[in-house]
Amino acid sequence: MEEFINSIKHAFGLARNLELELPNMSNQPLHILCLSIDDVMKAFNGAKERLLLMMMSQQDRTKTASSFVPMLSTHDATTSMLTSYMDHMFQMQQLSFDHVRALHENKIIGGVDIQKLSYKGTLKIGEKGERDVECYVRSKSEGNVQRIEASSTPRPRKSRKNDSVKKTIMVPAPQVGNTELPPEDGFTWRKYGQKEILGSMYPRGYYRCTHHKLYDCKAKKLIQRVDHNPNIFEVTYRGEHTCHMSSTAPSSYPLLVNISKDMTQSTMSPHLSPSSTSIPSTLRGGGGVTTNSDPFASKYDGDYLVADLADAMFNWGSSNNSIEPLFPNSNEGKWEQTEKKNS
DNA sequence: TAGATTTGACCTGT
DNA sequence: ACAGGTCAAATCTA
Repeated sequence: MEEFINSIKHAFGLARNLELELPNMSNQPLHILCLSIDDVMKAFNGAKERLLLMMMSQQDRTKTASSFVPMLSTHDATTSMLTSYMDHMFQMQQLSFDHVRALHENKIIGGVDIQKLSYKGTLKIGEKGERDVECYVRSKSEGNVQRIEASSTPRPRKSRKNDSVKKTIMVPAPQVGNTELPPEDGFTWRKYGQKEILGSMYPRGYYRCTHHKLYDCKAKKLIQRVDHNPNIFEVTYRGEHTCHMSSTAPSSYPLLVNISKDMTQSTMSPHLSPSSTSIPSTLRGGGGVTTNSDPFASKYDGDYLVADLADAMFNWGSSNNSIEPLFPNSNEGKWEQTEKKNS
């Protein structure tokens, strides 16, 4: 284990050095950057190989020594957690490298907002797929309930079979600022649903690319807190972003480095919404947009990802191998579980 | 007013 | 039949 800790520390050290050099990268030859990236990736690969060897040796031991099972199962959980983090690290590195590449190819210097394009028009009943049910709506101006006869034509059916690439990563939640915010990844997403998932403590949020209408972008993502550690989000990506392929697209690459500048949207929890207490749930709509009073107070300021994960890993190495110390500074009191629906 | 979220109902795959 | 994914009206906020 000590060998692994040392190798992962070495890898994080290289990654930190690379991060520190990022502001100067646009002035340096590209092959220098490539070499640095190679070094970091080799270091992480080496650490991961050690981890895999540890996992394999643990599996061997479980076959022969049943008395070690309780200890090993805890260890396995921790080790698999660590593997998830390693995968996340690789992904974050790749995104950061994409950003550096963008700096070079597009001459973009950080601080560029991903432009939000607008589209007009709202959907009306019957405009897109009518339902074979009676619809009750409340008039916004008069406040009374109105019944609308809907057509018996069912909503057009489309196959939900999705063969697109699906990728799941673990992402740490912000530790300061608005911890209710889902993890940012540089793209702009619009929430289109939320579901309670059987056997899970936390609801799953469904997001699609903001530009899905304008550019027919198929990218979607699902976000859910991990049951045993609400400080971690499980993020599943589906489909690929096609919005950036358009010549009028808002951005070619997600801009991670200055991501905090884009964090103006936040989610309003149902229990915090004033309207949720005054309107019957059967008639309630919802929503709204709130703005951070200080968007720069977010934990996403600066390059928190590598640094914080490195700290978490170091603390893990010096702890009792339990999962909790991965985020020793987390403010767990800020987390609130969404109420379960009755249905 | 536009664009965002909320949330119950509907759709679809297993 | 059930669980999970999506739709869309209502509503909120800048």
